[in-house]
Amino acid sequence: MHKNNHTIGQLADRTGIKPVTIRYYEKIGLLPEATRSESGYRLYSDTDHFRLLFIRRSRALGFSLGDIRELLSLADSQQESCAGVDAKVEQQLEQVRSRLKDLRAMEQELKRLSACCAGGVIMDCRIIETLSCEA
Amino acid sequence: MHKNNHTIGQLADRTGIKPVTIRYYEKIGLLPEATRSESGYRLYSDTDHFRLLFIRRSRALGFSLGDIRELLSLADSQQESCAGVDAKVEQQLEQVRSRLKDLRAMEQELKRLSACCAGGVIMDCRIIETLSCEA
DNA sequence: ATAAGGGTTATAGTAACTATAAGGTCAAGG
DNA sequence: CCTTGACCTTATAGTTACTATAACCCTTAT
Repeated sequence: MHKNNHTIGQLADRTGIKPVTIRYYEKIGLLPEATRSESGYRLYSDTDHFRLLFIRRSRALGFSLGDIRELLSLADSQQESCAGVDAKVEQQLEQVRSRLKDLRAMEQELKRLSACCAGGVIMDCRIIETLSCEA
Repeated sequence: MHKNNHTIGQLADRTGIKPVTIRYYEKIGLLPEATRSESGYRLYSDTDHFRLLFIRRSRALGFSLGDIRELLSLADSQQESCAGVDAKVEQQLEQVRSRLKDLRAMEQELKRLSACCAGGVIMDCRIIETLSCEA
C-alpha cells in the first residue's frame, strides 16, 4: 500500500511542518513512532503525510494539541457516532468567538489610545495615564 | 508621600493580580524590589499600585511583558517625546488587527465545518474528511 | 496554646515549540 | 579516496507568562 519512503525533511517540505516539530509530535505521541532506515533515519508513508496535514489544518483552526489528540483518536474509531467531533468543533467555535470579542474590545481601546496622543512629551501623554487608570 | 502600607495580598485584591504573579513581576524586574516589613513581608505603596494597574491594563490590551517593560521605561523618562509610546500602541494595534483577521477566518471555517456535520458515524463524517484534505 | 489564614523561598510543571551542541550519514566533486 | 555540505540523530536548555507544590515563618483570634 503505502511505502515508507520519505525522510523527515521531505515530509517537512510537503507539509510545511519542520523536522524538529515532527519529531516533537512523535515524542508526545501525536504521530506513531516512525519506522527507521538501516542507518536510523526516520521513514514516512503517505499515511503519516495525511496525519500531519490533519494536524496542521487543525492547528490552523486553533485547536490545541490536546484537542487534536482527541480528534485523531475519534477519527480512528470509524464506527462511532461523530457527535464527539461535532461537539469539539462547536466548542472551538465558542472559544474563537470569545477571543474575537476580546480582540475587538482591545482594538477599540487601542484606537482610542492612539487618537488621544497629542504628540507632546511623556509627562502629558494620555496613553500612559489612561493605561494606569480604571475606566 | 506614598506610604508603604499594603501587603502583597491587599495589593492583589486591589489590582486583581495574584500575589504569586506580583512576586514574579518583581523577579523579572517589571516591578522594583518591594520594601520589607521587619518580619520580611513585602510592603507596597500607591506608586506600586498604579504600576501594577498599568501592567494589568496593558496585558488586557494584548501587550507582552516585553512590550510593557519598554512602555514602562518610556513612561519613566518623563521628559522624552511620547512618540515611542505612540509607536508601540500603533504596532500593537497592527498586531491585534492581524489576529482579528486570522480569528475571523477561523470562525468562518469552523462554521462551515459545523454546518456540514450530518450526524452520522465517523466513517462518513465530513468534518474529519475536510480536516484531512487540503481545500 | 493552637489553628486559620496570611506571608516567605525555591523548585518544577505547563503549551508548543525553538535553539543549541555534538555527533553520524550520504551524495557529489576534485 | 577524501572531503565538503547538506541532511539526519540524540539530548538538553530556553522561551512566555504564568501555575502548582513543598516546606517553612508570621499574625491574629479564640
